[in-house]
Amino acid sequence: MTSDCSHRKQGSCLVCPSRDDSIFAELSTKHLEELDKSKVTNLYRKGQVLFQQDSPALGVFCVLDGQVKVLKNSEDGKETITRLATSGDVLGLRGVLTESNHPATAKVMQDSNICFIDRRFFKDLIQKSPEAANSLIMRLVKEMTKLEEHAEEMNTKTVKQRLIQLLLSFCQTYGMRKAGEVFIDLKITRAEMASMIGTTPETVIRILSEMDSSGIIRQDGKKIFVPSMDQLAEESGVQI
Amino acid sequence: MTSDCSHRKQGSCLVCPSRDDSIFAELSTKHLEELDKSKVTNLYRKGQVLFQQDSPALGVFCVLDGQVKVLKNSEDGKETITRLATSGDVLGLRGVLTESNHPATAKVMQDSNICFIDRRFFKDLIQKSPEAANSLIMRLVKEMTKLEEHAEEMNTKTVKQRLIQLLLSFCQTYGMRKAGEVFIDLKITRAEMASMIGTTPETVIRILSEMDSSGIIRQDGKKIFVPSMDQLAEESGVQI
DNA sequence: TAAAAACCCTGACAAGTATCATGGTTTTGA
DNA sequence: TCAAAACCATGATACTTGTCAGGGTTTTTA
Repeated sequence: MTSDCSHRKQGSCLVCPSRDDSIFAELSTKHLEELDKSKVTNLYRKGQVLFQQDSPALGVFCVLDGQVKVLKNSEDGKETITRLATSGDVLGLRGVLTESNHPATAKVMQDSNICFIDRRFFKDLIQKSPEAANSLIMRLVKEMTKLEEHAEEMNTKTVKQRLIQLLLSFCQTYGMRKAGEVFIDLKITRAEMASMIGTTPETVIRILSEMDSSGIIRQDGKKIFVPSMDQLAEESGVQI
Repeated sequence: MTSDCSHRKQGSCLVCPSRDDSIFAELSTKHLEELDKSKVTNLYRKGQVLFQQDSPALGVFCVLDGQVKVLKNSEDGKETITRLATSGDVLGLRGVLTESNHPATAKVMQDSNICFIDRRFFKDLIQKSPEAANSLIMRLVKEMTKLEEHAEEMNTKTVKQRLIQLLLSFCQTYGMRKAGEVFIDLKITRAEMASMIGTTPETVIRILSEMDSSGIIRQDGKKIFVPSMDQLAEESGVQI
C-alpha cells in the first residue's frame, strides 16, 4: 500500500506539512491561527464528490493527503480530467474568486483528508493579507503556465509524446525510487490517463504495451515502472 | 481599411479608452496619474517584436490599438500562436510577475500603438494598490478559464469544430455588422489560424472552402463573412 | 467468497488529418 | 511598377488515431 491516509486526521495549520508549497505558505502566524480555527477537516472516501460542476462555490478545499481528480463533463457525456490534486493543492479557487459556480467537478480518487475553508473567510484573507494575495497571484501564474504548456502540447504533439509527458509528470509528483527504477505510485486507470491527454483508452493501452515491449517502461498489472526517465524523455523527442 | 492606427498616438491614461476593461480599470486617480507619468507610448510597425521568448521581462506592454500575436517556438521550429492581443490587452505579465524570462514572443501583426510600463513600477503598483492586485487576480482567473477551455477544446473536438469556435471568437472580438452579415475585421493568414488550433494551413483552407460552398460562411479573397453566427455555432455542435 | 462490475488487452477496420506536390493569386518591397 | 515573396487552393496519398467487437483479468461489493 501507499501512504496511510485512510483514517481521519486532524491537526493545526501551523504544523501542517502540506502547507509548505501551498498558497498558505507565507501566511503570518496570526492569520494562520485564524485559518486554523476557521477550517474544517474531513475524511472523504473514494468516489465522493467535493463539488459539482456548475454548483455554487461555497469555499475552497485544501488537500491534506490523498488523491483528487478535477474533471469537466462535455455535452456529449464524455469526461475530461483537467487536473490531479494531491497533498498541498487547493481546489475550487476559481469559483470562489469569481463568486460564481464551480467550472468543474472534483472527485476523490482515493480516501483523502481534505480541509474546507469558507469562501467569505478566504476572500477576507486575500483582502487583509498582502502576502496571501501575493502567494495567490504567484500560484495562479504557475497554474496558467502549466495550462498553457498543456494546451501547447495538445496543439503540437502526437499521442505518444503526450503520454510520455504525462508519465514523466507522474514520475515527478508520484514517483518512488525502487531498485533503480521509478515506480509511479498513483492509482489511475488507462481510461483516466486517456482523458487527460485527449485520446482513447485503447490507444493508451497500445502505446504502453509497445513501450513495455521495447523496454522503455515496465508494466506489472496496472502498475507502471520507469527504468530511466532520461531515456523515456528522449523517446518523446525523436520519434523514429 | 480598418481603424486608423498607423500614426503615432499619445495621451493620458486617465482618458485612455482601452483602459476600461484592462487591469487598470479600477485604479485610483492618484495611481493613474503615476502610471501616466511612468508609461511610454510607442508606435510599432508590422512585424516588429515587442519581446522575445526566453529574454528577460523588463516590463509589461498595454495595447492601445492594433494587433499583436503571442507565439511560442517549439524545438522543431514550428510556431504556435497562443493568443491574439488587441486594444486594452496587457502583454508580458507572466514574465514580470515571476521576475523571469518571457515564456513567449510577442509580434506586432499590424501597426500598433502600445504603452510600455516598467516592471518595477508595475510590481510596486500591485503591492501598493489592493484594487490593482484584485484586478490582476481577476484578470489571471479569466485568462486561466480561457486557457482551460481552449485546452479542453483541443482535447475533445475535431478540427472543424475548433475552427468554428475560432471564427466565432473572432466575430465577438473583431466582428463588424455589414449588410446583415458579420465581417471579421482581422488580418490573419490561414496558416496563423491553423497554428492557433493545432492543425495545418491546408486543412483550414479545405474546411473554410467547404463551409463557403455550403453557405455557412462567405469568403471574399482572404476576408471572411459570417451570415449567421447561430447557424455557424449549430454546425459545430452536430457534425453530420 | 462468489457474482458483478470495472478494467485491460488485442485485432480489424474506418475516418480524419497530415504530408507532399503543383499551380494560381495576392501582397510586399525595391 | 514589376519582380519576388508570401499566401491561397486543390489533388493524391499515407499515416495516425478512433471505433467497434470480443475475450481475459482484476477489483469491488453484496
